[in-house]
Amino acid sequence: MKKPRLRSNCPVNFALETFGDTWSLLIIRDIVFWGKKTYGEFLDSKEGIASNILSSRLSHLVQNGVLIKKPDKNDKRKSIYQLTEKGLDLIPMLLEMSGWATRNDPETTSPKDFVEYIFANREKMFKLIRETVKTGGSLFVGKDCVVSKLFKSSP
Amino acid sequence: MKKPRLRSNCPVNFALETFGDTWSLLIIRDIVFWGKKTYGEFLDSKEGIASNILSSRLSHLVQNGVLIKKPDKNDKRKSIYQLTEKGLDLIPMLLEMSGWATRNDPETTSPKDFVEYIFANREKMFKLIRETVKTGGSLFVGKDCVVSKLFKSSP
DNA sequence: ATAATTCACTTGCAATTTGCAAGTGAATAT
DNA sequence: ATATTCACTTGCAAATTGCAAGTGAATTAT
Repeated sequence: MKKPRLRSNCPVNFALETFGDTWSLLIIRDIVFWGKKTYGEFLDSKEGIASNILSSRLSHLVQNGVLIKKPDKNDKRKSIYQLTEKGLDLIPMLLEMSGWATRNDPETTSPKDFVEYIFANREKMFKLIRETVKTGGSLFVGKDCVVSKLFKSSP
Repeated sequence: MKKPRLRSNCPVNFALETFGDTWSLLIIRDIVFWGKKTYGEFLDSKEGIASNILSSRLSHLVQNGVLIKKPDKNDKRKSIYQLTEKGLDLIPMLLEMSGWATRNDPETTSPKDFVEYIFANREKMFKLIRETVKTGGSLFVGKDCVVSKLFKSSP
């Protein structure tokens, strides 16, 4: 999916060359929204990415500094993929994209009220989401996910 | 570039199916940043899109309600492509993408200070950019472009 | 201890998509 | 009238994608 030559130094083009294929943003979505971390979890995505394509996209994202790959302490067969700072910086764009689609796709499965809540409290929420993902959490899944933090009452 | 079947109803996937190929966002960038409007102008982009691909991307964007195509009053050979409301709604995402790349691409040609100025005055600037593009202007080019409005002194 | 399973990939190949080069026909300029 | 411009289309080669079937190391089950 990547061109050997650099097409231009335009920022939009740089972004497209880094993650502008059909699958990379879905991988990043799986991390941010669903807390996925391993090859097998990404392979399971609803959209059905092929295993060879997943492999090539993951290594491209690692090579471009969006993801880091670390060995899993508990299972030596696995690796953990996480967003770098550069990758975490993509969250606002990913959320804008999701916001746009949530507003414009009549068939969306996206929780409209929650999305609008996020944008209504943009600064605070974006920060919370970034910190959550940075420490291994996600927007929707897991004990310490953003949704839990917001809506579950404190002990 | 579009798949016949819908891969999922996830908002990120919806966005990717609408404009997630290698060229669509460059077309939208050419409109927002550089005020391009016609087939020939898009064909001229620095990245060198092939004429058949441009043709297919333009019709896909029109079909998906991101662009409208109108006849040029002065030259019947030409058509004018413009962003619809749905297309104008993409500006925040495009700007986040540009911001990310401007901060992360060491070789960027993007004006860093101006980009940061935009984000420092986000609400006001996004509104100004949207209104400017909506009325046929652009960020950088043309008498009434955003840059002129900001930095040229009033008469 | 051995065997079966899981996991993260890789390989081979067919099908789709892309990209180049060369048209085409209508509208405008000379 | 003729040439040129404009927005495409067509034909084909090259690259990319996607499916199905491996592969080998690590883990689990027996």
